Formats: sequence, structure tokens, C-alpha cells
Amino acid sequence: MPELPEVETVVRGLSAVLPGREIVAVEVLHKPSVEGSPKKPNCLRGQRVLSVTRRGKFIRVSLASGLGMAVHLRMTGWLGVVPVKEPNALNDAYVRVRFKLDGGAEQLIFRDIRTFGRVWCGPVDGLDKLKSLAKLGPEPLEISDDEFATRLRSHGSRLKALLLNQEFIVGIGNIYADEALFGAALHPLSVSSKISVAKARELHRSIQSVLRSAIEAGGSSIENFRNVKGESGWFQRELLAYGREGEACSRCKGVIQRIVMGQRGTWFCPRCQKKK
DNA sequence: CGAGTCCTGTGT
DNA sequence: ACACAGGACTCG
Repeated sequence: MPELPEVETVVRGLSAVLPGREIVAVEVLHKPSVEGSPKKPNCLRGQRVLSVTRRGKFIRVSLASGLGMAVHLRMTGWLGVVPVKEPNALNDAYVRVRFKLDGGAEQLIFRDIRTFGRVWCGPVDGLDKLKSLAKLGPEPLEISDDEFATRLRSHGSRLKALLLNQEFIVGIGNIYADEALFGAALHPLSVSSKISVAKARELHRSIQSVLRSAIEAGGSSIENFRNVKGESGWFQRELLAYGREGEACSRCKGVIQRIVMGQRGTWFCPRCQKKK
């Protein structure tokens, strides 16, 4: 579920509370949620958190002694800090891993309804070599319009498929792909090699604009997404295409249409997003 | 490329 | 009962 803005929201939230804290105990409640070497994240016990960073949709927690963990929330994962004693709506049967923190009053929990999410534990440099993490493409908020345009036009894929491909560019998922294409008035099925340089640059600006606005809004909470305190984001109210089938286009007299591509719902305005 | 897979929940 | 859900891998 979470894309770059949601993951960034989680990383910022954790960065405010985790660095300096020590993990005093790790409890794995659902074994498949944890991967990597060593498979038992008990190696993280007694380690102080140095930093929490984001790479694409991965969250990396660096600990003292060169150890750390990488977390991918996939569709329904959640990382947050909750009290050990008081009841909390997000501290329920879907908690897959618990990290008790020093002081004994709080714990970091990894909650995941559908169990697609993963936690990898081990040496930090080993985590960076994780197959999917090592192959990631550039960060959309860091590369230039020109660099993006060149990369885009060198592929012959449909635009939406390319935006969802984490080796092409990281962090964009189903919501922000549709929103970015809508913003640049590009058809999701247009072939990337046929896009003009000017239009490709415009798409990159649209991507950056929607990602930045969504980060400002604390992400989009359609169903499950919550920040580390359990609060919703509000960017779902700003969405112009995603999930708006049958509604009036906000730019022209068209009506938002839903199609399926690559098993994913895809929303766009067939009137102002013409195929190239 | 598309289709199937991993899961559990929600809405029609 | 069936479609669908912020992801990503593997298979033809």
C-alpha cells in the first residue's frame, strides 16, 4: 500500500523518536515476515539506533556495530511506536514483529494484515546487497528532468508500467503513477519512446509535484495507511484520477475512466490524456 | 507483455 | 460468491 510519500512519512516519524534508543528484545510472531541473515533478528538486541532512512519504498534502520534492518511494507505493513501497557488499536493480532525499546514503556511494532511485508536483519552493507534493494533505480526527487527524460525515452514500455518499475525509478506505485500521468496529461498506455523530450520533462515535474504535495499531506490513507503515531494522511482527498471512475475530470469536460492494466486498476481521463 | 502467486479483509 | 486492494516476484 505505501508508496514513496507514505514511506517517507513513516521514516520521518521514526527519525524523530528512534535514534538513540536501544532495542532490548525482539519477538517474532510470524516467522515468514522476517528474512535475511541471520534469520533471527535477536542479533539486534542491545543495539542502539543510529538512523532511519528511506531508499525507494524500503525503510532502513541503522544500528551501532554495523548491524541494521531493512523493512518493506508492501501492501498493508505498518511500523510504529506504541506503549507496552496501554491498549492500542494497532497493537493487535496482526502484529508480526515486536521490538522492545529501552525504558520498557514503548515498543516498535511491525504490523501487517496481508503478510506481504518483510523485515530483513543483518549487517548494513549486507542489506544494501539485497537483490531488490541493490537493483533500485534513481530517486525521482533527486534526478533532473533531463536525466529522467533521457531514461524514459530510451525504453519502449507503456508509461504506467515504466513508472511502476522500481528499476526504472523508485517509489512510485499505483496511486502516484496515475496522478503523475494525469498531471502531465499523458495516457497510461502511451509508449515511452514516442514521448517528446518536453513532454517527458513535464512528466518528471508532475511526478515531483505530486510526490512533494503528498509528503506534505502525510501521505494518502485510502484504507490502511497510518503514520507512526497511527494517524491518517489526507492526500487521498487531493487525488484527481485514482479511484475517481465516473467522476468529472477536473481539467476538461471528460469523465474519469477505469481500465485494468497488468492486473492493476488504472484511472485516467480519456479526453485530455490522449494516447501517443 | 500477461497471468498467477503470496495473504487477509472489505464491499457488492 | 466474486471482485478488488498503496507491491513485487516468478513463470511462460
